Amino acid sequence: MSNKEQLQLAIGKRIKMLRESKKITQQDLAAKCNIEKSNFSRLEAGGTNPTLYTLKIIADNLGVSLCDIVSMEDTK
Amino acid sequence: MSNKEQLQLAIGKRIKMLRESKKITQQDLAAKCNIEKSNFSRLEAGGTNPTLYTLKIIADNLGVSLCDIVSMEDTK
DNA sequence: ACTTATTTTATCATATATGATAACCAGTTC
DNA sequence: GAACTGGTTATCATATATGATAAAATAAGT
Repeated sequence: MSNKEQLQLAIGKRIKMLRESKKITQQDLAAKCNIEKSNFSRLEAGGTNPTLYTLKIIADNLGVSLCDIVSMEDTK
Repeated sequence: MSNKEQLQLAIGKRIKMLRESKKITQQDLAAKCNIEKSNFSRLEAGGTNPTLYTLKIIADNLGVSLCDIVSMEDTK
């Protein structure tokens, strides 16, 4: 598994964790972020290498900072 | 100017600042990151919405964390 | 079991990030 | 002026992130 794939999995896991800690469903958050729900699923599953803007939107809707989002150590 | 454009400018500025603080040239860092130098110029100028993986590579080569990279308040 | 809610997966289209290349600009040095 | 360094811009090609849609699978509720 490549570094990129590992990063994708880690960020997906992180977002999932943060979302669940806020007790929001995937589709709720996807809707709020104006992100296609199937893509949200793919993202959380580690299937995408999201852009900074996408991460920013998600962070804002989760009420956390970008730094929080990319701090993935706790999810390893 | 849209939020996305503002974010792009901010991240470009942040990367430039970090790079300069390490006294590395744009093309040196671009080469280390295996990023096309013209794209690096575009990125620092706020012309791109970089992917997480791109940011990770840059952060690693700058010897900083992803969190450091996306912490853009100091550059505003 | 059935219904509803949530998530996943696949496929294709569109948008765009990045790669590749070339040309240009400005400053410095010889 | 020529060569070098550092950076910028434009153009086009390729790779891929995201959007849209549908179907399938799973989980939760009645």
